[in-house]
Amino acid sequence: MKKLPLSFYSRKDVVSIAKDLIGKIIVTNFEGIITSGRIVETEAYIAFTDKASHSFSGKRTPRNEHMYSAPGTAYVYICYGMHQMMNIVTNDFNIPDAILLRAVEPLQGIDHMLERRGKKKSDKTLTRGPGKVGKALGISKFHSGFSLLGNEIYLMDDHFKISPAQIGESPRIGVESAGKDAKLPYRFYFKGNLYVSHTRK
DNA sequence: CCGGGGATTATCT
DNA sequence: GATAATCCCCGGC
Repeated sequence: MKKLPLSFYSRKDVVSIAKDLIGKIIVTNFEGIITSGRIVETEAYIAFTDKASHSFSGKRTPRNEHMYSAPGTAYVYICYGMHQMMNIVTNDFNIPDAILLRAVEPLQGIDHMLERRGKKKSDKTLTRGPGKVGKALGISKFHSGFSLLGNEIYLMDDHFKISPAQIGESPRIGVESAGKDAKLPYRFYFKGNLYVSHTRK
């Protein structure tokens, strides 16, 4: 069980990294409250050329500033005015590749996740979808720019094994306006897992 | 389970 | 002023 090192995030192929993240663990430790989950769904967003990315054509604003940070940085933005979307920045400084965390399977701190989500019982809706992941893990825009090599948000490898055949791929969700880039197969998921979103597609 | 529609506001034009 | 990498609730089946 060890923290993913900088060398995991600094690779150049964000699509491969998104796939490699399936089965890894994300942990948050905020004010002594530890929650964690196994990553079961991700989406890759490619720097500059990907119309679905906030950094398309080099766009750089206060909102997406942290996409241009070091690999292994969190980029968190607000969607639809209320949902906190957690992304993992990869590649290198000033190359805004990022990976959206779309779903996790709860592991540690389920009681705290339930409280943050305003739910009484744990079921598949606890962490199925990017907004729910952010809320359950207590991640908000405040954490954008945090290093994933630190002790508040980080990823772990517990040597959980997933074979290539257990990883599905599909076009990304909710990016219809990206034209032909909306059809690229940059979404990855753990086949058969209860927490994967949009199982009909 | 499935589809429709409203919620709700930061962000950029 | 329009849009948005979504979620929840409701009704129907």
